[in-house]
Amino acid sequence: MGTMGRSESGLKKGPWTPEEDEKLINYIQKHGHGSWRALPKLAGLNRCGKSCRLRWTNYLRPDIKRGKFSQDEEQTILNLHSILGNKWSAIATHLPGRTDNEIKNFWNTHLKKRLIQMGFDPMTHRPRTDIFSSLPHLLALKDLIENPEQAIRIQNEAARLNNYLTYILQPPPLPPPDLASLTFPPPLQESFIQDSVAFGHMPDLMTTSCGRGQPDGSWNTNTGDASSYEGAQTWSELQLDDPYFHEIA
DNA sequence: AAGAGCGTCAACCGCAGGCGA
DNA sequence: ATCGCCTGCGGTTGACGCTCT
Repeated sequence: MGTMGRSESGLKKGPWTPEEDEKLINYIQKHGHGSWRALPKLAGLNRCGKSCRLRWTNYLRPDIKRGKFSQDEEQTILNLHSILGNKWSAIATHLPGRTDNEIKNFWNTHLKKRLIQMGFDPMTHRPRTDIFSSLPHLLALKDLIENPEQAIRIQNEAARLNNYLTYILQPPPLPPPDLASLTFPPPLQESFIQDSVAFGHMPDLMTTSCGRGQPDGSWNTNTGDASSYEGAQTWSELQLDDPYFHEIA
């Protein structure tokens, strides 16, 4: 198209320049944003009000926290997503300095992928049980079976998968939270968000995130003793962060 | 060295809801 | 009741940078 970043109305689109940012910041610092629709003209910007609002709320606002999400923040997002679903703005109200857009991006590019790798349905936060989602795991297992040198590993894996399947076939330790009794706002108690037993069925990224656990990337010390997995009730006990789960995903 | 493929994230689009006239 | 305006939200896109081959 020949509009080169301009809309039908001649307004600029696309990435913001430092000069535009400066104009927007200066204007809002002096006058507040007021009507977003009126702002661009008043601030001398050739943008639509919507673009200005987005730029301000997602990037220029002084209280924005930038940089990597902490483990606590990750866990909070995961917990809240399990009750709220894709209500990014609601989730953002519990993460000071984070925007809904940032959280949404972080979810889509990191957390969702990680849950899928771990065999969870990212929408329900429960283990996936459909055959197609298990196919990669099954194919990987077939590979292992065809390789006699890995017999011991297979034996261990069988025990792991047995536990995994046992878990899948069990009801969660606690029923899902009673959504009707949860009102938003007022905000949830932070301790509830991060520690509540209501999230007991969910993976704990504090203990299952990539690269944590065995610092040398080796198998868990339980490796080789299949019986040690018997009776595993929680995700952290199941060691779904084992390199193998990433390997076969 | 180069280009294909992939991941990330800022920004856009369309829609829904709130509100005043 | 309904119309139009405005804002906020969630899904999606596309540019850019990095990695892999």
